[in-house]
Amino acid sequence: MSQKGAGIDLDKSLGYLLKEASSALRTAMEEVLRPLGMSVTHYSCLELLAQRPGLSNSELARGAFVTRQTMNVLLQTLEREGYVTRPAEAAVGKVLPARLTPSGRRSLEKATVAVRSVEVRMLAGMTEAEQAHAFRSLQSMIGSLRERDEDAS
Amino acid sequence: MSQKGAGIDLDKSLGYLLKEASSALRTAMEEVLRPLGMSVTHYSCLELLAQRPGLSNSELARGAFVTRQTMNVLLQTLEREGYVTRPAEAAVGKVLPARLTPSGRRSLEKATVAVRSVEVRMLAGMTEAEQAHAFRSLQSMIGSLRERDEDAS
DNA sequence: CAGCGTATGTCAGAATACTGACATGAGTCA
DNA sequence: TGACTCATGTCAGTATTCTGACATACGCTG
Repeated sequence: MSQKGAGIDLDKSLGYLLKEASSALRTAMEEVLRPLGMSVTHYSCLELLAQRPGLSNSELARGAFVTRQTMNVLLQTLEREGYVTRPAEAAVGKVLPARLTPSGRRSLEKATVAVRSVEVRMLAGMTEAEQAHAFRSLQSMIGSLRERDEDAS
Repeated sequence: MSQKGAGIDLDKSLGYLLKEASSALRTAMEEVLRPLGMSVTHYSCLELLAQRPGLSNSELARGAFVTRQTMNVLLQTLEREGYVTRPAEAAVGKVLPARLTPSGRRSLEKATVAVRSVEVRMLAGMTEAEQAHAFRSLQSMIGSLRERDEDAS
């Protein structure tokens, strides 16, 4: 912070760079997913379900970083198109565990290949050690940002 | 990549973590900017103009990672509310250089303090060296992601 | 048991950002 | 000069996501 009242120097701000990186990643993902007729949120939902079958709408929303309302309309679409199934009524409480259909699994496979290629490209030029370091740094930032939120609630 | 066809392990994916960090940062910024009646994009625009007066609509859009159409409606709002001024017609070409008004500068000052506190909180627990390392890693990722885009165009 | 706080699924409306399209001006090149 | 390409500002329509609100279901605590 060498400047007094000149605001935040965007060229040196980690926050700005984080936003820039995230934007570049999202754009790159959109590019490879578009030919498959799939959006990033769309893909995120399927990938989450593949790894943790039975996740509820709200849990999927948190995992994809959208509101549960947004995830709900997406799930309804995916359900209508036959990629996902949910029981008609909850076995316990209101939670409706969602699962991939075989069709959904097939659709996801192609998308995963595409997304993996983007991630590989993103990490090109970084050593394993650098990647591990970046991983820890991002985790540290996330943890620090969330500490205060919990206090507030 | 130790797994065969099980998709991308979200718990170990730098891409997922990047999205998570960016989401946490955006949420934290929204929290501190809301009391000031300002959105993140709103703030980004003002901050960009403070540091690089005379930026055009399209340049601002690129700097804030939105389309120029989106930035255009935002600029029209900011202009109507007296935070920004643009000449009625272009001196050369179609480019209309935008500038902050004194009112816009005052509004930005408060927002900058709030946003800076978020960035400070995010970096708490990281040494200068770690921050520098993270900075280089993010720059590397951005560069790698963009290389291919340029080839495609 | 009754009350309270919390979490969920869902509907509806508002805000936000995007894609598509058009006209205009600058630069390049034959 | 004329044709072509590219970038810009802007309008319109669409899509996506969010905020607000409600009913319901669980767990805890007195």
